[in-house]
Amino acid sequence: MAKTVAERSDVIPVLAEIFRECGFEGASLSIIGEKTGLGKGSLYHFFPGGKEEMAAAVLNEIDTWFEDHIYRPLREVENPRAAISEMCHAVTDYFHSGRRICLVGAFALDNVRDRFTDQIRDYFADWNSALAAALQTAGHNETEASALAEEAVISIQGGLVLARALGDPSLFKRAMKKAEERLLA
Amino acid sequence: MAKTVAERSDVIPVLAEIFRECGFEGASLSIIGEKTGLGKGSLYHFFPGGKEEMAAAVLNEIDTWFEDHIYRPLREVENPRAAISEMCHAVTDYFHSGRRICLVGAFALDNVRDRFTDQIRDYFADWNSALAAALQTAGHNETEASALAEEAVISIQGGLVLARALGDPSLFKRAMKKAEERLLA
DNA sequence: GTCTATATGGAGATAGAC
DNA sequence: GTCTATCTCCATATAGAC
Repeated sequence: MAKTVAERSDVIPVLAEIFRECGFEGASLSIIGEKTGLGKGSLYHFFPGGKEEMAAAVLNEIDTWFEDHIYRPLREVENPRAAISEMCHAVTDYFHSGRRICLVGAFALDNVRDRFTDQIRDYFADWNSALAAALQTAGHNETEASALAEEAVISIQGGLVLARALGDPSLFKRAMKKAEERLLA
Repeated sequence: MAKTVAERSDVIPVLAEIFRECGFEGASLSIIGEKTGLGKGSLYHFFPGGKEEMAAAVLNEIDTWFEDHIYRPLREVENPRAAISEMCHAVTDYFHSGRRICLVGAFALDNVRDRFTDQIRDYFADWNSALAAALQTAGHNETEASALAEEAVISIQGGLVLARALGDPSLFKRAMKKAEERLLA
């Protein structure tokens, strides 16, 4: 982070990594200051609402990224099977093959859940419904499609939990491969 | 909690619920004092190591419970299919049909992970291996057995994440049912 | 927009009377 | 074994100079 002049938009990805590594409570302003290279003055200039606003901004950025790279392609596609396959690879990359956790999932299990209920719920609801839409386009009926979509998102989240817990990223890759197989079966 | 005399052993389940609800950092000593009915003096009498010792004791108690109610029955059984089915129902009950989260999973995604790495890893490793043992006894080869076991534990954890995130416990029940089907297929 | 200095609160933890 | 009083520290947040 350059000491000279910063923009809000390039602070957010740094914040995202800090929250992923340290959690919401663990991400103290001094750590944030250190890793962004910004003093408290600048941080409160960009985020007058403090840490809560920082986390909300991060969740928003995540939502935008998933909307652009995951959800929309699933909804708007001519070839849904290719889109599903693309999703699996994009997700594997996004989570660094299991070395990076899902911040939204982590927040869901944390007590900060109550402060971000809507953003957390929407993230998973949108993922489920976009994937179900692609599966319906691919020929499944509504019931099958939503069951399959739910299962896949469950496997992704569970895979991230176990990969982190066991210190074994390869577990996440196996989970993604299996999820892809089931979605395309 | 009776104000009169407490025992360490009956404080621990209360602590477990507090950590589940509030997370490690969110569980302040004042909240703990309030919900256990004990002053800091008593708490430090039972847990000289403070919050860290409290959490370690909780993780130990969880480990013992799973060893007794889940892992051992899976390993020692004549009828592995019945044991697997029992596991699914015990797990559903334990997590209150999806209304209760898994503290170990939550810790795995939190920054406290680093303080409890071993206990977290063992919890999932033991679960995987006990379930895989039952599956081998039931006739699967080693590779299949460990893949199926891993998948099931993944679904349980993912199911808990999504159920909490979406505020929909029924999602967890569906995930458990599906996991059971796969294990017994 | 950035910094430093500071206010204020609550955290974890300890001491010692009962 | 329990309590209350107290200590220290670091958290978030603010103020105001540059």
